Amino acid sequence: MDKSIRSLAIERCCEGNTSLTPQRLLILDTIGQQRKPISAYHLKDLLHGRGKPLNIATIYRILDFWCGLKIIHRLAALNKYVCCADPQETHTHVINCCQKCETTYESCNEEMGIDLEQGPESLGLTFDSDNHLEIPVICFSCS
Amino acid sequence: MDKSIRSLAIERCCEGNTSLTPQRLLILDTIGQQRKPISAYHLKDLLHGRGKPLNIATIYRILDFWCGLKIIHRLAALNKYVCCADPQETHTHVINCCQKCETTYESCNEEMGIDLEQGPESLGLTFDSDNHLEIPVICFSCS
DNA sequence: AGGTATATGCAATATTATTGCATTAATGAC
DNA sequence: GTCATTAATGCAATAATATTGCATATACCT
Repeated sequence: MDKSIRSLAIERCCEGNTSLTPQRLLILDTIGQQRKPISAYHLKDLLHGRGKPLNIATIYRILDFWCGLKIIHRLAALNKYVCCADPQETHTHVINCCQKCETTYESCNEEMGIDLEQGPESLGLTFDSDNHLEIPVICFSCS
Repeated sequence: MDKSIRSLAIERCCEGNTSLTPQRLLILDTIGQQRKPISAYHLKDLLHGRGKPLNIATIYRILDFWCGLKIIHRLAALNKYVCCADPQETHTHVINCCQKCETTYESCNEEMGIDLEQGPESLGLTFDSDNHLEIPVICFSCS
């Protein structure tokens, strides 16, 4: 896994006065090794196979923990989890998810030229910047 | 429920040579009566309470059926279902979902000034137009 | 070291969704 | 109309995803 996300994870833990426990690091590293988003139960099986059997409740709690720190993302469309590609990005994280192979390509609204302020505003709504945006795409390999 | 969506639903059934059965209409009408997206099991309870006990497998099949015809939408972020606000819209359906009250406000990419072609394209991706877009918002009543 | 807060384990359970097969209803040919 | 075929629904079991309460263990602070 990218060294920077690991150190950033550590930083965020310190800032929040929360612990960077072995299990939390294990989950983070394991997700980081994946090439695609992974489900909580698949993660459980994977860890079990590696001799690190974590309880499913613990796994969900740790997934929530990293999601709260914006170190990983939970993809609603898949019920799966993936590392944030750029945790230091301050714009809205945009996760393009291939509908065929489930590979994700993360960017941000600004880079993608997507205006998330005006659109909702014209309807009397406010974009909720606590969240990321998921866009269904077909990737180059699959098209 | 809006009369137009009902008649459009009938049209789409005819076009696809599929049946507009009493149960399918019942589900459609019931979802149409809701002010917010509803879950499959909540729908089941609701119908049971009204003396129309449908089996959960049937409910899921019918939900899939209407989703396939783009008469209703399945919201990934909520695991709930809502009627399409404008089944005749040919652009990408955009569902703004309030993160506090779950009320949805449907529009389309064009009306909202959201370019879904160029952004993904700049990353070598293609927007998958079979899908809708879900945008997390805070609505006027909740902000 | 001891006390407090936090994290994890465990078991049970809730929620969401799917599958195979039996039965019933709709459709088309005659 | 009746029969044959196809499509839809019911039913039961089960899979997949997620949460909760409480007990135990670990981390952190003094």
